[in-house]
Amino acid sequence: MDRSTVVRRVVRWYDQEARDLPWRHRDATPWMIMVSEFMLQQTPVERVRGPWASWVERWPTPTALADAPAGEAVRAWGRLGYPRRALRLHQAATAIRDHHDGQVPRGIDDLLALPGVGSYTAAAIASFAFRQRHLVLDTNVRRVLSRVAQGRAHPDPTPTRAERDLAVEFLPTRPERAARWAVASMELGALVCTARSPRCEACPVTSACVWYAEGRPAWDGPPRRGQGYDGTDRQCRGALLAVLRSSDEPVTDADLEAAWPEASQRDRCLASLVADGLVVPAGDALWSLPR
DNA sequence: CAGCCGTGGAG
DNA sequence: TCTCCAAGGCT
Repeated sequence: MDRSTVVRRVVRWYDQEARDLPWRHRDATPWMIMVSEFMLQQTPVERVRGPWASWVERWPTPTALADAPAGEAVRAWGRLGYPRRALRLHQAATAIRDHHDGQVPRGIDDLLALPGVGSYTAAAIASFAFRQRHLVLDTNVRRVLSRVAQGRAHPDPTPTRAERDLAVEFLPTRPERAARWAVASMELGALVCTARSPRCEACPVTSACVWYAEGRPAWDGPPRRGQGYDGTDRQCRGALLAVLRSSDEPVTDADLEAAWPEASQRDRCLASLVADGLVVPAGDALWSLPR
């Protein structure tokens, strides 16, 4: 089975099985799509729905967000995780307001220059919002291709040149078709060709899948790095920032001590939050979200 | 560039 | 319970 057949089958599958996600609606603006892409970085779809709806209602344009205090963006981020994304989204909105006439830029290089926009997110915005032809290589697409074309259960930790070359072979020539393939292959990875328990019986391309043909061999590459969380600085930062988010006024050192008793780690994490711009000093032993 | 950066749900 | 991992980006 050739690549164009794989593309055709996956796109047809998508037309029937795609989830109804608000940022995919016809009236979704590039900004709404951009917000969804920031929130979806390392965060599951079902957890993004609610915050996304609130966010785009409150800040329907990049300028609306840019005109708000950065701390409000951090507060509205809630418990989505990786709150630096909220800050970068605010910074990106500011850049769009100041340098792009308030409109999300169409050019891939302009997109890449925005804070928090890397190769994946730039390609995703250009593809989903502006229907351009780009390689949208997220973890889902990488897994689909590693199985279908390489017979491997998982892709390597970071994309290689060879992997990109392979992915380009699947990318249709016509931009609209390429955009459909991008979203469809991502959806297949999210719903069927999943990391944990793939549903091969529901897959439209098992007959083209090397991994399936070889009996779904287990991952034999380098051990996948676990993350760990308890007691880490990430947990500490999260606990401190949660205190900040829950208060409309500056919080005290005592408030932070209550949230994380261990002093040296608390101090280190508070300093890192300040360095990141997520927290700012607000007077003697007082701390607040940024203005 | 390997390590870091949150959080919560599923198996 | 514990492990895995979810539309990455940055340094």
